[in-house]
Amino acid sequence: MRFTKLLIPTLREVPADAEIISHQLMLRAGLIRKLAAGIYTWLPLGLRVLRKIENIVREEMNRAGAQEVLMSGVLPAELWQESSRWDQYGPELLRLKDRHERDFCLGPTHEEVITDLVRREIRSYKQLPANFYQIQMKFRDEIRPRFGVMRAREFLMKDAYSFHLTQESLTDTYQEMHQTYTRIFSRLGLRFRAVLADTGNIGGSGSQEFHVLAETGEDRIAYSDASDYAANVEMAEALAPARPRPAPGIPMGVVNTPDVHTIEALSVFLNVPAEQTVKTLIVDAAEGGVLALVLRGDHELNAVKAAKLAGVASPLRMADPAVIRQHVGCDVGSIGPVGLKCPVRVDRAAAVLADFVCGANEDGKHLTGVNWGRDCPEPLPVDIRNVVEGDPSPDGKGTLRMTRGIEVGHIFQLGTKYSKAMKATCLDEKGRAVEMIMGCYGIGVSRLVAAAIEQSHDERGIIWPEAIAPFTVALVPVSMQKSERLRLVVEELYGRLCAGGIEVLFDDRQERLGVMLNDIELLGIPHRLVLSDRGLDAGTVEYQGRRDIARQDLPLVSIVEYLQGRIASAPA
RNA sequence: CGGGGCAUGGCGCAGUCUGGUAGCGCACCUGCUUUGGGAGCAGGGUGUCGGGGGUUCGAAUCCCUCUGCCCCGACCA
Repeated sequence: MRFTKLLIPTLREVPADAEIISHQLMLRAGLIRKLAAGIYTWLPLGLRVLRKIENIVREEMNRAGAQEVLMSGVLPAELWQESSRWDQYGPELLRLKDRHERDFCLGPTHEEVITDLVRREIRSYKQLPANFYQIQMKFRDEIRPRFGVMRAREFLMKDAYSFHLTQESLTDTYQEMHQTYTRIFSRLGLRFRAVLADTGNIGGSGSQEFHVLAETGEDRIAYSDASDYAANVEMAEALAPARPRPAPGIPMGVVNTPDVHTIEALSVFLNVPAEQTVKTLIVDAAEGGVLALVLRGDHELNAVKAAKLAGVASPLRMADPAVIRQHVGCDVGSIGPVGLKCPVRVDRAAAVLADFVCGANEDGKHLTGVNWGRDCPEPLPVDIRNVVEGDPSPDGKGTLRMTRGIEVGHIFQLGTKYSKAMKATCLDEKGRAVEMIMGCYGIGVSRLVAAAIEQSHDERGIIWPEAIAPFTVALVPVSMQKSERLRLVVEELYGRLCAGGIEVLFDDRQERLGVMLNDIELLGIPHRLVLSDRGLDAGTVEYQGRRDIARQDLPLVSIVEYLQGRIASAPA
């Protein structure tokens, strides 16, 4: 297409309210414009990217045997009341009334609608398994939309829902979706990882998130350097240390530690490594009172794990300082496991320490040479800390590394939560009505655009993976308006490229070269051809890939074939 | 929802404290020159200073109020 026929409003300056790089670049490259908080208009170039992603998703879902449907964005309240989510979902569900004062909501997800469809239309086990998907705009009234389309209120999502007679069938489809997602993200040209996810309160046996790896990602991911184990840091199990606890070596002693309230200060003050200290956190117990959690000094409490411990209030709440003083007799910063009257839970790593340092439960004092069993009760080791880089991988293979990711996909074994609530049954071989077992599978299509940019850009702009670039080749003539000869050649080449099935953006603007080159780089077009009178004299055209450092002059006559070869051989 | 901040031309901002009739850069339009990395000169247009109310001879500026937006915390594709 011709540049002058498209609205591509590039910006030189960074818009003031764009915080992260993908948001800035999407605005600067003219992909999107904001309409309201968390709501965006997709301009021609941005829409081309969105459509490319959508098509790859569609192809792979179809290949996996899923059927495409399209459900309404406006949903009647009755269905949501049936699943109890009308009351459970909270303000994120945007509710509205029609002219008859009937309640509706904007669909943030479509379990209810698809379950309603299936219970009406599917009668027999012979129609199962079935997997329905749609690519459609969702609306979630996020508390705080930010980062452009990364966390928008309205966003494009591929959501799929599968129905099964048996758990085995669900497992099969779940695994097929896992493979399908792997194919999709590979084809999109992204570096990604499937990670174990918290199934949350929805329950269900299996759930994995797909994350695009990027330093700017919001989620911390731990992965093994020797296997494909990966998990959210919140989810990753910290294994018990393999080495046994050493025998006590020194007697317990009291030291004065005025104004020492942190592990860091303690470590410096007593000149002991943080790994040889222990910190004690007092949290609210489930049924009144408090409970102590003990961690190695250099470790961080994992609130998700801790909240799951029996006796601990969920969600986790740190005890009020006044309550701590009442139970322990000192301030936060001087607490220790020796002589505590409340129940104590000890992290696995803290439980194998000997001769450690901890608070004395008296302001301004700490204990040294403390040992479990001798100075305080033998601990019951639990896993309540975040894993750290270098921990052994929970699957027993390799050690953990850390990275950051952007969640772009989620696959989930739902079970019968919705089919039970909404009485979605079908008849089995014996003519009995059974609740169908469900799975659901989401991909954040619009978020993928931002994620791809977060993962792939430089100081000049976006660097699109070829599969989702709005155009594959940019055609840039130097002062075409001055040279009729050049204009004719460029027009002819433009025709040849299009005829060769290449998506080409022809920069026919009457701009200086520098302006055109800067824009093309900002837009992130993978391949660029510059044509000039000078090159014409030599029969060459200048080629440069978006990631290339150097330009090269190539014969004009064979340039289309050259590009076709180059595009075909590019990593998918 | 709590805490902080912003709202002045298409974009980025100054002007607000100390009231006197709106300005800079970029962009845009016209002409000439220029043309291998965001050109130069000349000319031009662009604003209900977020809305409403008040104080005042006079309000972008002071006061009240409403709205929108951004940033920091708990959720999610």
